[in-house]
Amino acid sequence: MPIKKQNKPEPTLADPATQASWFARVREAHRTETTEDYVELIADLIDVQKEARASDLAARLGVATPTVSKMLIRLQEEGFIESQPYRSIFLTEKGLKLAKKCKERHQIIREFLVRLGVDPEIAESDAEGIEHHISQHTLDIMRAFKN
Amino acid sequence: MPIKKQNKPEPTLADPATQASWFARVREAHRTETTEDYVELIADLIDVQKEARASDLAARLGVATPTVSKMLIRLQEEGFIESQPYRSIFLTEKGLKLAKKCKERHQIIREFLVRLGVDPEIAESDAEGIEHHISQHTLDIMRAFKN
DNA sequence: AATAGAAATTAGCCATTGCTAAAGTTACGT
DNA sequence: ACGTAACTTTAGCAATGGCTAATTTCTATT
Repeated sequence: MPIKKQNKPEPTLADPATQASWFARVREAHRTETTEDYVELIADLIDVQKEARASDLAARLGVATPTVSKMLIRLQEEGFIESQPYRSIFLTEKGLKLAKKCKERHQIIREFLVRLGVDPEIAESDAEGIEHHISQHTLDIMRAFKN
Repeated sequence: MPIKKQNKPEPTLADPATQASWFARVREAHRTETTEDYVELIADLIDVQKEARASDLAARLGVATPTVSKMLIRLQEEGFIESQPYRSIFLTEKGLKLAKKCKERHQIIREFLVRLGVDPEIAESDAEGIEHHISQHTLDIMRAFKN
């Protein structure tokens, strides 16, 4: 029973398939965000500490080291990192490229929120959550936003 | 080999425990967002169609009906919904309260993005992803944002 | 150079949230 | 009222990303 228009302020629901596509996009983002978080963090650690080790990743991600070990295997299989067992971690070209993209996106969002008036610490925390769910279109608008 | 200071304009990393707390918050959001998505959608369906059925939820979430069945058991155990087997779904007081909160938050974000200049369809899609990751503080600022 | 401690990996577990196939239940049309 | 179609549930499986305990490897100190 599709209703064209209503006088009541009821929000007419979107088309089911359209709505499903939104949720599918969120689920897709969930599959990629672990990769992005790891790669971004590895890049930061290499920048600042010259080296990224599994224990640093574990401490900063708030997970146990075996969780990191397992994930690093996956990242290596997918070609984002290279590492020898028991040695520190390096980004491949592919990993570097992804890290760069993620860091830029992260920074755009954080700075946008701060310009909007959000407390910098909260902006940082919020950015961590939302960065994987922002479209390029919205990101472009955030980048250009002034005052 | 920890290095004390550098002259390069490297962004100094946050404290590991602080950073870990950001990621922990994101993981916590992931645990709650399924609940929120279901409850919000059930509320919308009841508003517009007078009734929320599992097959509608499945179509609109883009998942198979057994996935919905299983989740509804959890939501019932957690006191968000009530339903008899093979019948439609009702929200409890607790579920209604959560749905109200989520719908308001969703709307604030969507309308904020639109005021910012984001295309309404993209705003809707982005809002679906980020609504579970926005702090109350940022939400307050978005609500107050004009032009 | 030996060894103790730190770090990384392996093994094996659990919870969540997807799925398909099959079985059960409801409801509708003739 | 009965049979079929639509809907829901059950059963069982897979992938992801957590964990602890135990083992292996590296490293640094003496």
